Amino acid sequence: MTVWERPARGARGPAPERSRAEVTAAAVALADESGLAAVTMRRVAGRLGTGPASLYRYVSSRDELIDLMADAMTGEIDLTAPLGGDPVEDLLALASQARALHLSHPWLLDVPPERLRLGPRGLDYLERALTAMAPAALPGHARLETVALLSGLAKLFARTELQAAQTSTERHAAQAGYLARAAAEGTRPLLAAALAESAASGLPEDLQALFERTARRVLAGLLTGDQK
Amino acid sequence: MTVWERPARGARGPAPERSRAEVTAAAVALADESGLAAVTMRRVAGRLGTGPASLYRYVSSRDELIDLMADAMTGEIDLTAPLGGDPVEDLLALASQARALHLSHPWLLDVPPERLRLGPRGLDYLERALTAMAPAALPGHARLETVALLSGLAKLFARTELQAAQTSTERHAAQAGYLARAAAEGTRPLLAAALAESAASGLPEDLQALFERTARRVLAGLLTGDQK
DNA sequence: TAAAAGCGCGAACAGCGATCGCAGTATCGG
DNA sequence: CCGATACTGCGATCGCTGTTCGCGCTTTTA
Repeated sequence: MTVWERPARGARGPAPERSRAEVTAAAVALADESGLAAVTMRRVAGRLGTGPASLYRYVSSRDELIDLMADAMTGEIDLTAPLGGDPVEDLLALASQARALHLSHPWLLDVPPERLRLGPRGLDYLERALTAMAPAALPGHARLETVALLSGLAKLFARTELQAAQTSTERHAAQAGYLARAAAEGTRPLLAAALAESAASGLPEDLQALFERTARRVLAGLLTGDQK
Repeated sequence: MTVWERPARGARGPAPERSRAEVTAAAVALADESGLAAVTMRRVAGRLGTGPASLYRYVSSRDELIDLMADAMTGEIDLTAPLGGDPVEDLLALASQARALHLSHPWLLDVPPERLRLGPRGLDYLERALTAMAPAALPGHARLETVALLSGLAKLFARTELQAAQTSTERHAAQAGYLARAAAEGTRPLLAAALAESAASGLPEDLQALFERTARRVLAGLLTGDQK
């Protein structure tokens, strides 16, 4: 049984001293401060002033806690703004919010996407995307795939953006060094050229704008072509 | 210093009893059989008939071992076939291979893509993609982003395909049940419709074909439009 | 009012990645 | 040719992880 259907508390015993929301909030705070790896049962419990074992009254595993965290973040996306009617633009607005969400909570990128982990807020997000897509003539599965693709795109851009932004950790510096040395080696001339050109132009433009332009093109391609 | 530049063995002492390639092969075999989580230092060592501590002579951390594994798999991609000259088709051929690779080694999807982890074979792959893209008129950073996007697309399709294929684990069944119940609830009508339609049509078509069609459209959109 | 169920949580377990230090061995500098 | 040096294999061990068990207590049910 999933967290979403399991009742928050039993009918019999004393009232729980905390709530799932509180536990989730503590975990999210921890992740915002120190990354997803810092979200250990012990640390979350410590922040709540209790022992690790107590958390298992609220959550059946760490994975489930992460599900709660992710769904809580999805809930931060605004689904109330009126739709314009153009599927491309409406979907783009949604995807931009998703990208912004990942930028402000980078640990979301570390949540393994393995088996789909949709909670109620995730489903609302999905429904909203389907609503925006309603005017387009597409088979059902294509609609779902479009949403998945768009989410992937938002994550991808958020990831590259965060990579560029972060002042280099130990590891990152080593990797960059190797990349530079490998490019300068002579083989792989096109890679060297692309890196050089990329470095020369710096961060040439607004990344949000770049994301929007790319997403618009991708969406246009996906929504217009009925077949072929 | 990265694995790729660190010498495989010191100049002084006795010859190592194993090689990086052997260690990597053992780890890959383990991952193929039982998933990435089964790749623990102890288990890899066990398979090699040695102790966990010995592995650290070949690899400085588990993460590094995973880097080796991923790059070894990338090396399985054939980069020797002649290019046709059409960037879209040539890139598509490359991406199809990447997708197939993820299908035959599903644990690749569990490798966290966090900080870029390109080894020599990964760089060769990248160079090949840039070669295929050479005819297109694009700024350097756009070329790199296109490759990243294409890789993400291949992973995305591989993931959904594997999800559909796997006979439900405990967790997967629970999730599916919740999804069905949440859709049947009345709110979220479009989600219900999309799921129903999707279930009705089963797996309607060749997923490879679907991937190719989608990738072609995305690539066409990315490579042709110079600006706007 | 007795039974049943739920709660908080101290203690403990198995498994993990990684480190330390030592005995043995191959190479280098003189 | 011979220390000195640097490297290898690896048993023992550390600190940390997610998770379980069981007990005392509290609340609800019958």
